[in-house]
Amino acid sequence: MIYSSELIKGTLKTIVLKLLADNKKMYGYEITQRVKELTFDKIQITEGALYPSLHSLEADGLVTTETEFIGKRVRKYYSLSATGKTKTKEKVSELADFMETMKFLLDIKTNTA
Amino acid sequence: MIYSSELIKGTLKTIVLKLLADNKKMYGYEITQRVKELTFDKIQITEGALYPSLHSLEADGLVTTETEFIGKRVRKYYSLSATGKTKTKEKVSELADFMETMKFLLDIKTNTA
DNA sequence: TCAAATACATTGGATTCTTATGTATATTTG
DNA sequence: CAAATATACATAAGAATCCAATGTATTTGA
Repeated sequence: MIYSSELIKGTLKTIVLKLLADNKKMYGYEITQRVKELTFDKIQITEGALYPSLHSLEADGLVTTETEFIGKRVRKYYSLSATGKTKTKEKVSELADFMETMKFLLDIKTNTA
Repeated sequence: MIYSSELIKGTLKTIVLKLLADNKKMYGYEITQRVKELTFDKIQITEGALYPSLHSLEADGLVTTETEFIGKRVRKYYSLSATGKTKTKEKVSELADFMETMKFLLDIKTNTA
């Protein structure tokens, strides 16, 4: 089962930011694979969604980039800026709050972690 | 605090369907007020978002409508069709699953209900 | 060797929401 | 009683965000 794509909307950037917060630096392809793996294939980030999203995070100054060459192939690493770290905490806690509200609204019982 | 609008995207129809499942029949304005009240003003559904959404649910055969007159004013009630009831269960459980996945992904601990 | 995987990126189109506007009736308050 | 606010529907233009498709190129593994 793969979630219908509407659900991803609005959470993609938060997912990416959180991953970067946990991993210091990651490159695009790595992010897609990590998410796929962590969610047991239920969330599959497409490249058409990810790259524009990363570029927009960079344009907003939330992430910085450094390019590396692996053989002849380019690899572009993304890291959180100071602003990005603050923003990540904000977005993660907003999403947590939103999920609590939705749980109440839909009367969903979540499992205890 | 009001959630940033990206978060609502993709969940609006599920919210509406769930409310209709619990309340048999509701009209548009009532839905906006109920959601506002249930979420302590944190989710405010705009009319520009709600009405097109309701119309699309009707076009897809998930809801049926009946018009009533309260004095001279029109009131349009929405109810779930049989298909709508099935679809509601699917969407609510998909959203519940998605929220579990997001909780894991973001390492968010939700409170026990 | 040749398919699959790795790795970047962009473009066109669909969907979905916001903001603004429009119309009209009903109720509350100064 | 006039004016503001609330009730109640609706649409249209524009922004944002994502998907599918496409493109380029290198590397790995069967």
